[in-house]
Amino acid sequence: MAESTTDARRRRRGDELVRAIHDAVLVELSEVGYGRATMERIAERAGCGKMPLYRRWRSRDDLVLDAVERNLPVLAPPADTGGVRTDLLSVLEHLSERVLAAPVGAAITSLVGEGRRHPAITAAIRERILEPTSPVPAVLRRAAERGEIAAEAITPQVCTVGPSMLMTHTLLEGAPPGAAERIAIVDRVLMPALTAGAATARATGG
Amino acid sequence: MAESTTDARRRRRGDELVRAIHDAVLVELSEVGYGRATMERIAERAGCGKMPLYRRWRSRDDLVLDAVERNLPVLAPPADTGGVRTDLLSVLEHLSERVLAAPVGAAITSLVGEGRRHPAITAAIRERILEPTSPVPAVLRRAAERGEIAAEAITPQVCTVGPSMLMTHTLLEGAPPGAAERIAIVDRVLMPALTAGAATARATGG
DNA sequence: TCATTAAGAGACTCTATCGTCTCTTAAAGC
DNA sequence: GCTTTAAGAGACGATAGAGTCTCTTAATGA
Repeated sequence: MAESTTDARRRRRGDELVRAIHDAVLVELSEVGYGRATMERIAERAGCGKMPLYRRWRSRDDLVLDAVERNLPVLAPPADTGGVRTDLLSVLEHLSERVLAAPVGAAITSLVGEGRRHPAITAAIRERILEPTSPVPAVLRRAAERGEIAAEAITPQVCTVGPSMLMTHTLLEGAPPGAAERIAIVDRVLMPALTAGAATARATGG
Repeated sequence: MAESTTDARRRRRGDELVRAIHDAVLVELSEVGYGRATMERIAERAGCGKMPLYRRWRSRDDLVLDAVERNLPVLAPPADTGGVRTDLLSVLEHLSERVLAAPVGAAITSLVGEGRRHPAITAAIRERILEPTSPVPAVLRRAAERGEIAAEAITPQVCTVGPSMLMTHTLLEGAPPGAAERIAIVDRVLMPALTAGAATARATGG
């Protein structure tokens, strides 16, 4: 592209350049998908040559994995809002608007179908968004300590169902769910599952 | 792969050839993903030249879409097992073992991240697996007619949560959930959501 | 200030795939 | 059996991207 103005020949290094490359990877992933992402376009998008890429990463896979991992936010347990319902809404809002709606979210939706070919990528998504280290079990444990729900109500299914529905909605509708949909998920699915412990035990047959 | 019968230079036409090509597309999708699928390899896998492909489909996208649509099973409402719980288990079993675990399921998981680039593909998946035309609302309506659940308990969230969890499990774990996991989904998530209508109404403030 | 490092740019060779085209000959229809 | 259609095979030039390499020079640090 045309070397535009005065500081057009500014030359970045180190972390600044790495961040620009990571950002370029996320954009490339969301625009053309994992399968079609190329080193050449990533370099062009980052405004650098191909050498800085090959110097730092052995392959496209390494680069993509690194870019996604560095951009996956670590989800700290959210502020205690005083009740499990509002805690859960807060978690789902954060996941929808700060993760899935962010550039890294578009990248994730492009990568999530590559599981069988690139287990490391989906492992990172799984461990950092859906696994027990996620914020959902954290707010549920807090609620159990308060006596708001029964500790036995905290099952893997209840922990994953929220993020799962956000992910599916994002994949199939093209965007994460809005506030109304998140409220419906909490009130019609999560809260019943958390408060129907006794009935569930009966249905399961003990 | 050597064609089955003695005559290796057997030459297929029409529907038989189309089916072989469609099958090759599904295998190609599951092995290299949508972005990397090529006409050349599809032709090779189908054991034919490239001309039959270009003669029938304008582009790779047309071919892929056609192959997926023709292989997406139409999900008829399952046999009435007499109770909503077993009906739901039957539906989830069918989705897991006849759809997601089949070749078309591997193709679907490879395509589901292409939503923003190829809306027609995810639209087909959405409409034929997750939408209200799916078997879940059918068994729920049947249960409501029997008086087993309240009609108001049939919400979009309750209808989609089952398939959503199957899909997420398949994407992140590499295979659809087994029987134990499906039972847990029904007993810990679906049944509570269906039987906690009154509590839900209170929580929603409606 | 000066030496060292590595960025920006892009040339280069290879390979994969594209979409078109041709040739021969099975398969299907009359 | 003869004609028509299209399948199997693969050649073809064009293009895109891979990964390596070179050249110049901006940024950095002693």
